[in-house]
Amino acid sequence: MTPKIPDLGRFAEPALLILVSLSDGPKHGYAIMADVEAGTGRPMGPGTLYAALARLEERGLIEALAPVERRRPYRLSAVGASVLGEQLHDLAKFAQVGLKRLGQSSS
Amino acid sequence: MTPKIPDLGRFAEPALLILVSLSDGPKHGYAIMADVEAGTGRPMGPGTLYAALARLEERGLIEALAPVERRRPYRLSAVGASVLGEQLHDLAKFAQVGLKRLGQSSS
DNA sequence: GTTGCTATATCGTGATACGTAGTACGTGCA
DNA sequence: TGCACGTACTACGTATCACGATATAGCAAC
Repeated sequence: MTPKIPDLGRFAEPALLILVSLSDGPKHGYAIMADVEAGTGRPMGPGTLYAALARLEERGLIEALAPVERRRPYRLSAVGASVLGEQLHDLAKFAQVGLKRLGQSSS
Repeated sequence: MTPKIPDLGRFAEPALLILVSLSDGPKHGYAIMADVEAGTGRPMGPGTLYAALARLEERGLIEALAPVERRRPYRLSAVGASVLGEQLHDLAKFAQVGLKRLGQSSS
């Protein structure tokens, strides 16, 4: 029905998707890929994923755990959890403002 | 107070900010800049703004209106409004899932 | 022994966010 | 009248980053 909806260019914001995935508990990269794809419908390729993981670790938002077999699990750091909370809170507020302006309440 | 919170790299998603700003009614570029800065606290520079406007128009999400003096106003297109609605809806749902996982309900 | 799934690494390209600088018009004001 | 300031847009350069594609490698099952 919807006549060829263009999407907003590159919209995925991998960092947020990863942090939310990890807020569920520690995961390794491949599990995050699967989790994100299950949650959003769209797959996140390894290039996107591992690059984002490296940045997040470098910035202290996630922490690497001891490797198990071939798996390199990560968990949210305390800082990461607080940053994520703030971001999600702002995001929710933003979305509500927008929906209100559009005349659509949050269904 | 907050001990040097690192932010999520480049996080602004100018396209969404612009669309929400326009959902209020037609605006020209400079007014959008002011509106976004007022709404988010962070200024969006002209480079970011006008490039994003051009892309949004090219993709049919916004429409240029007749220039008034030096001002080049834009308004949301019908497609733009529907895309924006979907995006915001998804965004709100995503934020709620994340907050629930963090144990913070949507305050 | 080869097919298929798990798991991670790496490279390259294009898109784009963002800062900076520049142009120009108008207004107030000393 | 000269200049400082706010409005409004343009143009350019750089660096970041999303994303696809490819590669590697172990492990199972058949």
